[in-house]
Amino acid sequence: MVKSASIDKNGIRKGSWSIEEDEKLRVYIQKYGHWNWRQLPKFAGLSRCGKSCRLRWMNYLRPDVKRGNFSEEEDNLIIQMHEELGNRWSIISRKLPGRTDNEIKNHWHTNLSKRVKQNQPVSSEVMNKEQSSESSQSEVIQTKKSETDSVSVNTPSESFHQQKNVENFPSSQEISCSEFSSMTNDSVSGMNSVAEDSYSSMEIFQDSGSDFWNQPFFLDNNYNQDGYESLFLTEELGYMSFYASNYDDDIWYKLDPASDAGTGRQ
DNA sequence: AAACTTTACAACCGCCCCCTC
DNA sequence: GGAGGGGGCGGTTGTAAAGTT
Repeated sequence: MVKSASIDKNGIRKGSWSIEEDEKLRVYIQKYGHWNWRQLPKFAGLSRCGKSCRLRWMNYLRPDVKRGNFSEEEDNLIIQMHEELGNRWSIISRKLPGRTDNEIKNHWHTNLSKRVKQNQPVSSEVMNKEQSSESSQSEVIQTKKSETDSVSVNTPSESFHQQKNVENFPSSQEISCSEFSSMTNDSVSGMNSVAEDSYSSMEIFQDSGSDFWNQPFFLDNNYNQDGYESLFLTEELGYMSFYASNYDDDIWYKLDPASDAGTGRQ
Protein backbone atom coordinates (compact mmCIF):
# COMPACT_ATOMS: atom_id res chain seq x y z
CA MET A 1 0.00 0.00 0.00
CA VAL A 2 2.97 2.26 0.44
CA LYS A 3 5.87 3.02 -1.73
CA SER A 4 8.97 1.07 -0.79
CA ALA A 5 11.72 3.12 0.73
CA SER A 6 14.65 4.15 -1.42
CA ILE A 7 17.50 6.65 -1.33
CA ASP A 8 18.07 9.05 -4.19
CA LYS A 9 21.40 10.31 -5.50
CA ASN A 10 21.46 13.14 -2.93
CA GLY A 11 21.06 10.76 -0.05
CA ILE A 12 17.44 11.73 0.48
CA ARG A 13 15.17 8.93 1.55
CA LYS A 14 11.96 8.42 -0.37
CA GLY A 15 9.03 6.12 -0.08
CA SER A 16 7.44 4.70 3.01
CA TRP A 17 8.32 6.06 6.41
CA SER A 18 9.80 3.83 9.07
CA ILE A 19 8.56 3.84 12.66
CA GLU A 20 11.83 5.44 13.72
CA GLU A 21 11.46 8.25 11.21
CA ASP A 22 7.89 8.83 12.28
CA GLU A 23 8.94 9.04 15.88
CA LYS A 24 11.78 11.45 15.16
CA LEU A 25 9.49 13.73 13.22
CA ARG A 26 6.68 13.53 15.72
CA VAL A 27 8.83 14.25 18.74
CA TYR A 28 10.68 17.04 16.99
CA ILE A 29 7.55 18.87 15.86
CA GLN A 30 5.82 18.39 19.16
CA LYS A 31 8.77 20.02 20.85
CA TYR A 32 9.74 22.72 18.41
CA GLY A 33 6.96 23.03 15.88
CA HIS A 34 7.55 23.20 12.14
CA TRP A 35 9.42 26.46 12.06
CA ASN A 36 10.87 25.78 8.61
CA TRP A 37 10.00 22.64 6.69
CA ARG A 38 13.08 22.77 4.52
CA GLN A 39 15.45 23.03 7.46
CA LEU A 40 13.47 20.76 9.73
CA PRO A 41 14.73 17.35 8.52
CA LYS A 42 18.32 18.42 9.07
CA PHE A 43 17.71 19.35 12.70
CA ALA A 44 15.39 16.44 13.34
CA GLY A 45 18.02 14.03 12.07
CA LEU A 46 15.97 12.87 9.11
CA SER A 47 17.24 12.11 5.63
CA ARG A 48 14.07 13.38 4.05
CA CYS A 49 13.16 16.43 2.07
CA GLY A 50 11.15 19.08 3.86
CA LYS A 51 8.13 18.54 1.70
CA SER A 52 8.08 14.89 2.54
CA CYS A 53 8.23 15.72 6.25
CA ARG A 54 5.42 18.19 5.91
CA LEU A 55 3.24 15.74 4.07
CA ARG A 56 3.91 12.98 6.56
CA TRP A 57 3.06 15.24 9.45
CA MET A 58 -0.02 16.78 7.89
CA ASN A 59 -1.53 13.56 6.59
CA TYR A 60 -0.46 11.00 9.10
CA LEU A 61 1.36 12.03 12.26
CA ARG A 62 -0.65 15.06 13.30
CA PRO A 63 -2.38 14.15 16.56
CA ASP A 64 -5.76 15.37 15.44
CA VAL A 65 -5.87 13.29 12.29
CA LYS A 66 -8.91 11.08 12.38
CA ARG A 67 -8.40 7.65 10.93
CA GLY A 68 -10.82 4.98 9.90
CA ASN A 69 -13.83 4.78 7.70
CA PHE A 70 -15.76 7.79 6.58
CA SER A 71 -19.21 8.09 8.06
CA GLU A 72 -22.27 8.49 5.90
CA GLU A 73 -22.52 12.03 7.14
CA GLU A 74 -18.94 12.77 6.08
CA ASP A 75 -19.53 11.18 2.69
CA ASN A 76 -22.59 13.30 2.14
CA LEU A 77 -20.80 16.44 3.13
CA ILE A 78 -17.91 15.70 0.79
CA ILE A 79 -20.25 15.04 -2.09
CA GLN A 80 -22.20 18.16 -1.40
CA MET A 81 -19.13 20.35 -1.09
CA HIS A 82 -17.49 18.81 -4.13
CA GLU A 83 -20.57 19.70 -6.09
CA GLU A 84 -20.24 23.28 -4.90
CA LEU A 85 -16.48 23.75 -4.92
CA GLY A 86 -15.03 21.13 -7.24
CA ASN A 87 -11.65 19.65 -6.38
CA ARG A 88 -10.92 22.15 -3.64
CA TRP A 89 -9.87 19.40 -1.30
CA SER A 90 -8.15 21.60 1.22
CA ILE A 91 -11.27 23.72 1.67
CA ILE A 92 -13.47 20.65 1.87
CA SER A 93 -11.18 19.15 4.48
CA ARG A 94 -11.67 22.15 6.74
CA LYS A 95 -15.30 21.23 7.07
CA LEU A 96 -14.36 17.74 8.16
CA PRO A 97 -12.37 17.98 11.37
CA GLY A 98 -9.61 15.40 11.52
CA ARG A 99 -9.77 14.55 7.84
CA THR A 100 -6.93 15.60 5.57
CA ASP A 101 -7.27 16.86 2.04
CA ASN A 102 -5.27 13.89 0.83
CA GLU A 103 -7.52 11.44 2.60
CA ILE A 104 -10.64 13.09 1.26
CA LYS A 105 -9.18 13.20 -2.22
CA ASN A 106 -8.35 9.51 -2.09
CA HIS A 107 -11.74 8.65 -0.70
CA TRP A 108 -13.38 10.63 -3.46
CA HIS A 109 -11.48 8.91 -6.22
CA THR A 110 -11.93 5.43 -4.83
CA ASN A 111 -15.50 5.61 -3.62
CA LEU A 112 -17.51 8.74 -3.95
CA SER A 113 -16.86 9.65 -7.57
CA LYS A 114 -18.21 6.29 -8.64
CA ARG A 115 -21.17 6.72 -6.38
CA VAL A 116 -21.92 10.09 -7.89
CA LYS A 117 -21.42 8.80 -11.42
CA GLN A 118 -23.92 6.05 -10.81
CA ASN A 119 -26.23 8.82 -9.72
CA GLN A 120 -27.02 6.79 -6.68
CA PRO A 121 -29.21 8.67 -4.25
CA VAL A 122 -26.96 9.58 -1.40
CA SER A 123 -29.38 10.18 1.42
CA SER A 124 -32.48 12.10 2.16
CA GLU A 125 -30.37 14.56 4.12
CA VAL A 126 -28.26 15.49 1.13
CA MET A 127 -31.26 15.61 -1.13
CA ASN A 128 -32.86 18.06 1.22
CA LYS A 129 -29.72 20.12 1.32
CA GLU A 130 -29.48 20.12 -2.44
CA GLN A 131 -33.03 21.27 -2.73
CA SER A 132 -32.31 24.18 -0.48
CA SER A 133 -28.95 24.90 -2.11
CA GLU A 134 -30.42 27.31 -4.62
CA SER A 135 -31.68 29.56 -1.92
CA SER A 136 -28.32 29.42 -0.18
CA GLN A 137 -26.16 30.22 -3.18
CA SER A 138 -25.11 33.55 -1.80
CA GLU A 139 -24.28 31.84 1.44
CA VAL A 140 -22.02 29.44 -0.40
CA ILE A 141 -20.17 32.28 -2.03
CA GLN A 142 -19.76 33.92 1.33
CA THR A 143 -18.46 30.68 2.76
CA LYS A 144 -15.93 30.36 -0.03
CA LYS A 145 -14.60 33.80 0.67
CA SER A 146 -14.39 33.36 4.39
CA GLU A 147 -12.66 30.04 3.93
CA THR A 148 -10.17 31.53 1.58
CA ASP A 149 -9.56 34.28 4.06
CA SER A 150 -9.08 31.81 6.81
CA VAL A 151 -6.42 29.94 4.90
CA SER A 152 -3.84 32.06 6.59
CA VAL A 153 -3.26 30.31 9.84
CA ASN A 154 -1.86 33.20 11.75
CA THR A 155 -4.32 35.88 12.54
CA PRO A 156 -3.08 39.42 12.16
CA SER A 157 -2.97 39.80 15.90
CA GLU A 158 -0.98 36.60 16.25
CA SER A 159 1.50 37.74 13.66
CA PHE A 160 1.76 41.02 15.44
CA HIS A 161 2.51 39.37 18.72
CA GLN A 162 4.98 37.03 17.15
CA GLN A 163 6.77 39.88 15.51
CA LYS A 164 6.84 41.78 18.74
CA ASN A 165 8.27 38.80 20.51
CA VAL A 166 10.96 38.38 17.93
CA GLU A 167 12.00 41.94 18.46
CA ASN A 168 12.28 41.42 22.18
CA PHE A 169 14.30 38.26 22.34
CA PRO A 170 16.61 37.98 25.25
CA SER A 171 19.19 36.34 23.05
CA SER A 172 21.23 37.68 20.20
CA GLN A 173 20.51 34.46 18.34
CA GLU A 174 17.48 35.45 16.40
CA ILE A 175 15.17 33.70 14.07
CA SER A 176 13.46 35.39 11.17
CA CYS A 177 9.83 36.44 11.30
CA SER A 178 8.99 34.27 8.33
CA GLU A 179 10.40 31.25 10.05
CA PHE A 180 8.53 32.07 13.17
CA SER A 181 5.25 32.65 11.42
CA SER A 182 5.48 29.30 9.74
CA MET A 183 4.76 27.68 13.06
CA THR A 184 1.11 27.14 12.41
CA ASN A 185 -1.76 26.16 14.57
CA ASP A 186 -1.70 22.83 12.80
CA SER A 187 1.27 21.89 14.83
CA VAL A 188 -0.34 23.16 17.92
CA SER A 189 -3.68 21.51 18.06
CA GLY A 190 -4.15 18.43 20.13
CA MET A 191 -0.71 18.25 21.60
CA ASN A 192 -1.34 19.19 25.14
CA SER A 193 -1.14 15.62 26.22
CA VAL A 194 2.41 15.42 24.99
CA ALA A 195 3.47 18.58 26.69
CA GLU A 196 3.20 16.94 30.05
CA ASP A 197 6.27 14.82 29.55
CA SER A 198 8.17 17.56 27.83
CA TYR A 199 11.15 17.38 30.12
CA SER A 200 11.39 13.64 30.20
CA SER A 201 11.47 13.50 26.42
CA MET A 202 14.32 15.97 26.44
CA GLU A 203 16.49 13.31 27.95
CA ILE A 204 15.87 11.10 24.97
CA PHE A 205 17.14 13.79 22.67
CA GLN A 206 20.19 14.50 24.70
CA ASP A 207 21.08 10.85 24.48
CA SER A 208 20.61 10.77 20.74
CA GLY A 209 23.10 13.58 20.33
CA SER A 210 20.88 15.29 17.82
CA ASP A 211 22.27 18.50 16.34
CA PHE A 212 19.18 20.57 16.97
CA TRP A 213 20.41 21.04 20.52
CA ASN A 214 22.88 23.48 19.15
CA GLN A 215 20.22 25.73 17.76
CA PRO A 216 17.81 28.23 19.28
CA PHE A 217 14.18 27.38 18.77
CA PHE A 218 10.68 28.47 19.48
CA LEU A 219 8.42 26.00 21.05
CA ASP A 220 4.90 25.43 20.00
CA ASN A 221 2.27 27.47 21.72
CA ASN A 222 0.64 24.31 22.95
CA TYR A 223 3.41 24.09 25.45
CA ASN A 224 2.00 27.11 27.15
CA GLN A 225 2.04 26.62 30.81
CA ASP A 226 0.83 29.05 33.40
CA GLY A 227 -0.47 31.35 30.73
CA TYR A 228 2.70 31.81 28.73
CA GLU A 229 1.88 32.57 25.14
CA SER A 230 5.23 31.72 23.62
CA LEU A 231 8.26 29.76 24.61
CA PHE A 232 11.79 30.14 23.40
CA LEU A 233 14.68 27.79 23.85
CA THR A 234 18.26 28.94 23.67
CA GLU A 235 21.70 27.95 24.77
CA GLU A 236 23.06 30.24 27.42
CA LEU A 237 26.37 29.85 29.18
CA GLY A 238 26.50 26.22 28.21
CA TYR A 239 23.03 25.42 29.47
CA MET A 240 19.75 25.13 27.64
CA SER A 241 17.45 27.85 28.87
CA PHE A 242 13.75 28.37 28.34
CA TYR A 243 12.27 31.79 27.94
CA ALA A 244 8.55 32.41 27.98
CA SER A 245 6.40 35.37 27.24
CA ASN A 246 2.78 36.20 27.45
CA TYR A 247 1.14 38.59 25.09
CA ASP A 248 -0.09 40.94 27.72
CA ASP A 249 3.10 42.22 29.22
CA ASP A 250 5.41 41.41 26.29
CA ILE A 251 8.21 40.50 28.65
CA TRP A 252 10.34 37.39 28.39
CA TYR A 253 10.63 35.30 31.52
CA LYS A 254 13.32 32.76 32.09
CA LEU A 255 12.05 29.33 33.07
CA ASP A 256 13.98 27.01 35.30
CA PRO A 257 13.67 23.42 34.03
CA ALA A 258 14.92 22.15 37.35
CA SER A 259 11.81 23.36 39.07
CA ASP A 260 8.24 22.80 38.03
CA ALA A 261 7.50 24.28 34.62
CA GLY A 262 6.31 27.82 34.83
CA THR A 263 7.43 28.39 38.37
CA GLY A 264 10.84 29.70 37.46
CA ARG A 265 9.73 33.18 36.67
CA GLN A 266 12.39 35.80 36.77
C1' DA B 1 -3.38 -22.70 -4.22
C1' DA B 2 -1.79 -19.80 -7.71
C1' DA B 3 -2.45 -16.16 -10.89
C1' DC B 4 -4.64 -12.19 -12.00
C1' DT B 5 -7.38 -8.00 -11.08
C1' DT B 6 -9.10 -4.40 -8.32
C1' DT B 7 -9.03 -1.39 -4.44
C1' DA B 8 -7.15 1.73 -1.13
C1' DC B 9 -4.15 5.05 0.23
C1' DA B 10 0.56 6.81 1.32
C1' DA B 11 3.69 9.40 -0.97
C1' DC B 12 5.70 12.03 -4.81
C1' DC B 13 5.74 15.72 -8.25
C1' DG B 14 5.10 20.02 -10.24
C1' DC B 15 2.81 24.17 -10.22
C1' DC B 16 1.14 28.26 -8.00
C1' DC B 17 0.69 31.72 -4.46
C1' DC B 18 2.45 34.51 -0.89
C1' DC B 19 5.96 36.75 1.55
C1' DT B 20 10.38 38.91 2.04
C1' DC B 21 14.20 41.36 0.40
C1' DG C 1 8.47 45.77 -9.37
C1' DG C 2 10.96 41.58 -9.75
C1' DA C 3 13.58 37.61 -8.00
C1' DG C 4 13.95 33.94 -4.82
C1' DG C 5 12.44 30.95 -1.21
C1' DG C 6 9.02 28.46 1.32
C1' DG C 7 4.64 26.44 1.88
C1' DG C 8 0.27 24.70 0.15
C1' DC C 9 -2.51 22.42 -3.17
C1' DG C 10 -4.17 19.14 -6.56
C1' DG C 11 -2.98 15.51 -9.79
C1' DT C 12 -0.78 11.33 -10.23
C1' DT C 13 1.84 7.21 -9.18
C1' DG C 14 3.34 3.00 -6.80
C1' DT C 15 2.29 -0.85 -4.33
C1' DA C 16 0.41 -3.77 -0.51
C1' DA C 17 -3.81 -5.85 0.57
C1' DA C 18 -8.06 -7.72 -0.69
C1' DG C 19 -10.96 -9.86 -3.86
C1' DT C 20 -11.92 -12.81 -7.86
C1' DT C 21 -11.22 -16.36 -11.17
